[in-house]
Amino acid sequence: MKPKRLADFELLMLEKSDSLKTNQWVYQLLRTNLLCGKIEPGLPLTIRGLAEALDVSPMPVREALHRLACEGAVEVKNNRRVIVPQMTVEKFNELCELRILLETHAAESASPYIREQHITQLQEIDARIDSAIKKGDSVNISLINQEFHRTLYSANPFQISIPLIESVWLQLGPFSQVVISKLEKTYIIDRHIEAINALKQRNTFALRCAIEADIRDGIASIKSVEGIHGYFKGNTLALPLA
Amino acid sequence: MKPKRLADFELLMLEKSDSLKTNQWVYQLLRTNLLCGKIEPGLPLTIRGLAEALDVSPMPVREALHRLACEGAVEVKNNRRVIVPQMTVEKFNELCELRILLETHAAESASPYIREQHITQLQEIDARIDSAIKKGDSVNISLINQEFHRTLYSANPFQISIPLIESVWLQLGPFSQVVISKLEKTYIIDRHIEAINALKQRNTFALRCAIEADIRDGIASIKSVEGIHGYFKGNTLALPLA
DNA sequence: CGTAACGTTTTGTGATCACATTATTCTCTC
DNA sequence: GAGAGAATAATGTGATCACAAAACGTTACG
Repeated sequence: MKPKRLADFELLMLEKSDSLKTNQWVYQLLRTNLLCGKIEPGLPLTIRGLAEALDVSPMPVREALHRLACEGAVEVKNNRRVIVPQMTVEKFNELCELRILLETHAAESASPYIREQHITQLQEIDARIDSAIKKGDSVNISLINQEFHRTLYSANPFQISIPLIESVWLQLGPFSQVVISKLEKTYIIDRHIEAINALKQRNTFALRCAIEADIRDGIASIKSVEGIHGYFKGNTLALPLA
Repeated sequence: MKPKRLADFELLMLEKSDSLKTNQWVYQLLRTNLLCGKIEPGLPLTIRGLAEALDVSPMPVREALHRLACEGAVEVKNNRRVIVPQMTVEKFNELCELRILLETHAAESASPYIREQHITQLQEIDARIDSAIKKGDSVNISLINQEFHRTLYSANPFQISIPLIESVWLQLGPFSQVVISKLEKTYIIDRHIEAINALKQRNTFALRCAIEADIRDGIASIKSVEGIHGYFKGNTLALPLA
């Protein structure tokens, strides 16, 4: 089997608004594609290759890749080759624990700052998630779900942990999306409603529980995928058979 | 009072070994100086200014600054000016909570991987800390203390949280060092010994407690500094009176 | 004397080039 | 035919230049 190249993948494009600097546009684009699993784990990324694919000079790509490396979204090997890291069982479990640790804390610390407007905003986002679920659009489910969590935690104007949480998401994203996309149908208990109710009642403990349950549900979905072991590194079925 | 400029500060230099790429050297140098409080919060950093001061081209400085920004060590304002962020009371408390949250978790997850060799290594580091304390060398106390924690957590070969923890350190560092340097003498309970004993006994709970106590001691030291409020942002005494 | 408007300087970003290092391909030898 | 070695191509890094935006200082006006 020939090794896949960058050219074999079609990236989903974001339109570049004029207010956005080129490097930020490239960063957002790569980030989104990674989170959606559009760029497979193990795929080597080159500055010039991406620059050509995106029709920009190598410089903004260089910066975007460095930033993604800093966030753990891509891995710089000793050969200074950049690849999308592959997942191991241990890394996966550790990342899941960190998600729960950081996000329950973030939810709790945001709780006192929640106003009525936040709640309506969260309800609106949750409605969009339901809509995406109906369409079976797993990419948007994931992206809007992140928006829900980010909005909740950001209610605390002094929230420091969001960059840390996003880093964990970036490390889990590519693997999760590749695996989730194999899932025929996913039955979802709406933990977001539980979280919103907890917010309405200002019940911080119930909020923690809802967030933790939401995250654990997601993990359970991933682990329920047939042949999940084959997607971890070090297995003979490390990559989908294509 | 004239605003301080970069030129008014003398950076502590690291010798540049040949194996080290220039950008990594610049990064390490700036990072160390930030952690030591050599670069004051509020100070604006410019690419060209640093490049001249370090006698390198602007390019490696650009990359190093971007990486530091990504880690939260410096802040990129809307004007795309880069400054060392100033501390607020809320940020400080949040960062302290994150330290405890992340580091107790990291210690616990490293615990099962601890071998005899790790313990002797930690003891050796602790001895160096004691030596630095005797000399009253607050910069090295801080740096070697970080080495102790990093070594402990790294015992877990699948440790993911170290970059997250280092990011928190980088955000606490400049402020803490500036404040700590005002402290005449610091009385330290050696929590590291407690941690090492807990490791020997494979007592994970005791380890958590020792690490948490160690961190809380550090926080208490900072809060014990006379006139601590003056060092937070938004106060009339935001910067030392020089 | 204070404030707004103008012109100058500084700064970050993006592009292009040069170079050292690493991959890849080709070729020669056994 | 297979493996080692050399030649070629590709890649990341660092340097320099051009440009637009922002900051700064000066000047003119109220």
